Amino acid sequence: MSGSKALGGARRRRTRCRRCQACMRTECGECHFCKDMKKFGGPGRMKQSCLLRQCTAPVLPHTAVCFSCGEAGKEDTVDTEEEKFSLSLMECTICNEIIHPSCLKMGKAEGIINDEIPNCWECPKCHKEGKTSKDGGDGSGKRRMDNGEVGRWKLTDDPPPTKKKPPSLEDGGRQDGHKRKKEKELPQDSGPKKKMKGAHEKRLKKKQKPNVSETAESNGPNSSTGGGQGSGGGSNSTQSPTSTASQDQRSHHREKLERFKRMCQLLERVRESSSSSSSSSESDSESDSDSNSARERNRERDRERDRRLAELGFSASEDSEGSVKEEEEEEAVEEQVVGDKPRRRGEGPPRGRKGLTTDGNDEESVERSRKSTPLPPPSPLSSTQPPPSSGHGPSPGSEGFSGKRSNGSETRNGRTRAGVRDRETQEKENANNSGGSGANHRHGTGKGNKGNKIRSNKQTGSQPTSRNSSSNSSGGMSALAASPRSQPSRMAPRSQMMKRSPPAVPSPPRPVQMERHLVRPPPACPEPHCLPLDSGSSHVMPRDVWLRVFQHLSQRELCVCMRVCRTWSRWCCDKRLWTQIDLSRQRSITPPMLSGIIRRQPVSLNLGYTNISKKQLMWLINRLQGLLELNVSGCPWSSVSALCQAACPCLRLLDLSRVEDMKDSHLRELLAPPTDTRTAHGESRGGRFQNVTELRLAGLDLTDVTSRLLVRYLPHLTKLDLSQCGNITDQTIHTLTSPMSPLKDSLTHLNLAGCVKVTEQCLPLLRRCASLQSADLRSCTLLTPDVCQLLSFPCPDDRVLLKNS
DNA sequence: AGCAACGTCCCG
DNA sequence: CGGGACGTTGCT
Repeated sequence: MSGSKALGGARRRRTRCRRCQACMRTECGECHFCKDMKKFGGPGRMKQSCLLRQCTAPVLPHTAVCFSCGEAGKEDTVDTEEEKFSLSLMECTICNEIIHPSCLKMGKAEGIINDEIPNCWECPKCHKEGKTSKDGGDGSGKRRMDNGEVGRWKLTDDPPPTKKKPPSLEDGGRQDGHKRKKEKELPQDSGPKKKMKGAHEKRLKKKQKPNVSETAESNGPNSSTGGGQGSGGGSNSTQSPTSTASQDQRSHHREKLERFKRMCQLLERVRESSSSSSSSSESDSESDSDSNSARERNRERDRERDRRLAELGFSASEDSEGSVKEEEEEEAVEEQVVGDKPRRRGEGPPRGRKGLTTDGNDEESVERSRKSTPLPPPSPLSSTQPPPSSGHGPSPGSEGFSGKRSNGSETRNGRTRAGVRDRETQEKENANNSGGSGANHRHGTGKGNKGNKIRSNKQTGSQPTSRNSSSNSSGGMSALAASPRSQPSRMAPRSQMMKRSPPAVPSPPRPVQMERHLVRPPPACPEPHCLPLDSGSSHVMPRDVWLRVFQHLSQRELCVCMRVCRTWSRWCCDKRLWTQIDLSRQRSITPPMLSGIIRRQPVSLNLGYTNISKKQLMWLINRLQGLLELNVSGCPWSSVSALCQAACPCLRLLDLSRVEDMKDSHLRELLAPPTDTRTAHGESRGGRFQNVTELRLAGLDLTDVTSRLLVRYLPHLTKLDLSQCGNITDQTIHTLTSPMSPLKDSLTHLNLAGCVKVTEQCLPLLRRCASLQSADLRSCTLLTPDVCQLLSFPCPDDRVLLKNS
């Protein structure tokens, strides 16, 4: 900081780019840092970004201005790379000065650009004065290898475990790493990486980057690490013997660089970005991919995957895993496309689905994009790519698109890459949706669509119900990729039921995890009507025919089909194929499942005997405004109570059978109209479920009080199941069939089976029900068979009286 | 646009 | 751990 202060005074901290894969993610909620966050229930003391969201290409803040002319970066105003470079702000890793290369008197050519971090270089001045970064050079070699791992991850990862990953890194240096802080003093051995606190660090701050540059002799090529040192382990420490404070610092910076680098390698590819004399980052990084790094990468990838799976909650379930993986892969592909510019495409190989062709990619992006609300028109970028998608594809589509929110800020950020800008522009357009990258909570909160929840995207894709095995089968499909187009998105608006809590307030019960989950609404563009084949022609069977075929498949089978290709995936998502979704008895309801449900907008949803949480249910219900049937039987009241704050105007059937711990008071809470503003969703007068015609309360510990609630709040009830409600007496029947009860005319089916307190007295009462067609009185021990016989209804033929046995 | 309040998280 | 820079949103 000193450095910066010296310059401009204010500290110039870098901020996340919001475009890299990491930035586009949502907090995992599980890492050390997430757990510390207040929104995840932590104390908020660590104030660190989620491990999965650590930006790989931090950019200068929007407020950064040229030290010389005081203006911001202006690369946007020109077209050529050369000019862009001259007008963009560059931060020197040595003196920290931020300046327009064009504002330098000395030739900017002298500067050594660091490709790995946007707008970062060793300014000509410093370079000339011999302050080469390399000083740290040595450091360079040292760098990361020590852990052999990725710096960044490592660093962060460590914490969780405890403090560090002790063993590995240090060996050479010795481990004090963990305590790094304490000994700020000891320059010498302090672990290369972390510590540095040693004195002067400040000025050095960023220097490290140098490694990249050729300056760093050894490392030059692969800065990363080490290659040189070889394997890793702790090499650096070794060299550090002499290390002085400065060196430490350096190493620190270097470390940072390393982090970025690795991240780049792993998550994205390093951007080639322009210019730069020095190194070619990309090549470099790639190059280094010697076996070591390659291995590392793989490892990372695997880890990442595991992490994600875990997040998604899939890890546990058997087959689901496959699907998730696939999703991930897709995501990866998309991200590449999105996130960075085209360049990547070529290489993408490792991760994405193999088969994808360019089209495939596009499509992917499209797919992704659909999630966000109605997308704006294509847009600039799109030109090349398939229309719809491309437009947003990039940004929005990607999960992160959330990131783009804001204001002009983007402009600046984008500077590094031209292409990006367009994207950003779009993003802005889409801004609505974007909640903002997870940065602010607010977004998080309710607005479904908006929120951006990155991770959700991926999940979205996955289908809820399904849990099929095959993992990435996809391969071939890619060929099929078609131009997507799809249907309207509907969910946007809803969702907010959870109002955003007033800022300062201790935030009421805001959904924590789920709220951050972004669900891609159904594609905004029409679905393809035909199935493109590799040959370029279309399959003879058009969509309608395929849909007819799909209608004969089970949901599980549909899930399998969804893996076939993009087109099928979309077709199989047709709401008509998913009018009913049954997740009953699923061990756990995972975010991907929820997303999948939302995307399919079922008319009937069975969540019976699941462990769905209150937040999940609330989140879900508020995004299923068209739901007609809901089954939450066997779920705990603590979860079902979410319905007390929900609005289900269309709901016709509600199954609350055997809801754990549910009592009369709960039912009142559920049926009564919202009394306070918070829940008021419009339906105040008639009760929250006033349009429900079928209610199942089987097996609940309800009393006759319930009947009054039903009469009062469910005037249109036609089918009522009170079976196994041991405390129900004739009083209930009396209430339901009283002259004042609207139910006496509406009820057509009444189930009192197992209501052991019901007596023969109820029979005449039942006769008061003008429309009653059947009454199930089986297992009503106080009733005798003959009594049942006596019961007669106006239209005997239709009536059925079951009496038991 | 400018400001205040608040959330995020870089950087010491 | 936490100061405080930076970003976003809601108001005016």
